[in-house]
Amino acid sequence: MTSAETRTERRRRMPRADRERQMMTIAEAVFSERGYAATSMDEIADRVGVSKPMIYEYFGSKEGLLVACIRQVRTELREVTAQAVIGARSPEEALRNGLVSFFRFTDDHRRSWELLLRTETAVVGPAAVAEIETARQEQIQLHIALFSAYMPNAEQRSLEAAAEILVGACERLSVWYVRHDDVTPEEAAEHIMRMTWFGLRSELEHPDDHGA
Amino acid sequence: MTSAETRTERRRRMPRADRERQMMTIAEAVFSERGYAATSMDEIADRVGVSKPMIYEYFGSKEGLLVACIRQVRTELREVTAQAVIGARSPEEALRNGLVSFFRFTDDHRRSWELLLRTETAVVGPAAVAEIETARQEQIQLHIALFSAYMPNAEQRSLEAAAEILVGACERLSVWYVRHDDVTPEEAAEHIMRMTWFGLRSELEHPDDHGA
DNA sequence: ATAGTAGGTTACTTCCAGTAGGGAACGGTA
DNA sequence: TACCGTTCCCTACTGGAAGTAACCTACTAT
Repeated sequence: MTSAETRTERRRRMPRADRERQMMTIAEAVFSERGYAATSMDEIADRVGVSKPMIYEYFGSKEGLLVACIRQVRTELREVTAQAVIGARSPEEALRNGLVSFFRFTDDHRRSWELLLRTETAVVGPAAVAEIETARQEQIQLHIALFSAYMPNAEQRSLEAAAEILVGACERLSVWYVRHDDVTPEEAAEHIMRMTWFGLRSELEHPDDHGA
Repeated sequence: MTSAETRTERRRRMPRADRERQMMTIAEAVFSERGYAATSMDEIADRVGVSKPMIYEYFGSKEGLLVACIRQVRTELREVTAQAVIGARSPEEALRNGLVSFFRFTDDHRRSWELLLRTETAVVGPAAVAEIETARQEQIQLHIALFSAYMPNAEQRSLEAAAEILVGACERLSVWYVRHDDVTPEEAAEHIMRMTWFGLRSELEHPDDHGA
């Protein structure tokens, strides 16, 4: 088992597209488990079973790799939420459907979602920040489209502010949500609805006004 | 001007407390202008006019320096907002006062605030993340205390969720806010009030119900 | 004047992102 | 089958920045 070993253990060549997917999967896992800063490219290369320059060949830089991971999550999230709101019969229903699908998404893709949540802006450089900001903007645009369909008289600025608030609320509640295993996506969505749709005022005035 | 130079240009010794403040001030500026990751300790040392080991002597690590900066902002913010809500005569007033003071704070300490906003979690390591999370928790506790005073029958979990939502909303709206120079703190606070106090529903039903 | 301490420095080590400069397997063509 | 270009892949390096060891110097109190 001297030379046979090296020959049989030889790592297989792989088409670029496959290798890229594999790299992204592993990178996502390692980044979100150990943290971006604490992860070295050598480690990812090791786990992939390939040498470091390959990753640079395909993704250009460490940040490039991160951006690719984020972009994938972002795209999925956009499609899921956009799907969820179509066909709703009222603004309330549209909002609730969107929220439920959002929290379901964070459940189903917990690891990817944490990567996105935890990958904020200071350390990574402009590209990754921009990528996350794009994810938010996509959600914001979705909300604005939603709101303006039902509130055609509202000022543009108010719509923007409302959308930003909603996105911030979701982002933050999702952090709380992943810490509470016994909360369902529907319940999480309901918390947001109570606050942003019915308003805190209604809690004081008639604590059981809204459904469930 | 051979030896005279080195003698007269000699940098002054400074008591530790003063030097620490100076280092933090400069670090805060450099971090927030160039970004944490892109800033080298040598550069900060240069600007301070001191050698790198001094910073390590006082703050232990690059992250330690960052944490010190964040902690200061956090403390100020806590005091400002806590002050703002005392003496309010209704929950609505308390909430609005807190919000206005928050947005005023982001105006007055724009650079520090951006550092805190932009210093999220991926790259920096656990200590800095914890520090920022503490800042959020302080605001969350303040909100919970506020809510529970007026809504004694609500479930603890709902209070928590409401507080998280509010903090997320503020955090996100502050990003939007710093991009819009012509928005006042009062207007920003009002956007949050509309959403979280009156609720979106009220915008649809009677678009001009609430004040201004 | 002098010993002790607080404030300060130079010159290093280590670690990691990123790169130069190849090599080997595969597909097509003759 | 032998050739050739392309795609996939490697070893071995460079450079820069975090962090440290070891030493120095100005001030302070007695």
